[in-house]
Amino acid sequence: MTNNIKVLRAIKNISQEDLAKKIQVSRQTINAMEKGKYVPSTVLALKLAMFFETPVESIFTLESDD
Amino acid sequence: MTNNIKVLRAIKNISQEDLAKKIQVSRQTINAMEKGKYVPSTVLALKLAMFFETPVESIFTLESDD
DNA sequence: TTCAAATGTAAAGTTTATTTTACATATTGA
DNA sequence: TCAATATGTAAAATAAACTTTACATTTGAA
Repeated sequence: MTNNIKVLRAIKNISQEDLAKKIQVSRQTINAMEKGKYVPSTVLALKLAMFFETPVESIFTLESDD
Repeated sequence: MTNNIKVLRAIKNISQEDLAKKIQVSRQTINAMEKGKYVPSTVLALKLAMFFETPVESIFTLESDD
């Protein structure tokens, strides 16, 4: 699975740290997520979708190996 | 977070076991998810959304304590 | 250039998702 | 009723998410 959190963050001009605070996770969680180091929970995905005002499907994309 | 997988499953008339096979998880994962026993991964949410041909947001709903 | 803010990363620890096995109960059709 | 299928659940084990701390590197503005 891939995501475009980094781009969405750039559009909203918000740092990893501030985003982390907004959705109540650690900064490292945001960083690791952007780097594709792990698959976030659905709660996290929904919170990001709410924050960025966009569907979950426009943030996260399944890949063939998922 | 809540979900309406049970309803969607009823509409499509598919058993927990068959759904589990379709999205490649164990039947217990489907059962526990329906029962709200844990929060699935985003990969799982996206697979369910694809299978049920509906947005992730229409399957899962954040609650105040999320 | 210099300082501060932002980002990348890593290791250790905790919590939680998911699997496997197993069994009990419920439901439904013949 | 009987048998098959579906569902609920539980315990133990494993994998993975997420946190905390800590430090190094990058970037951008003054």
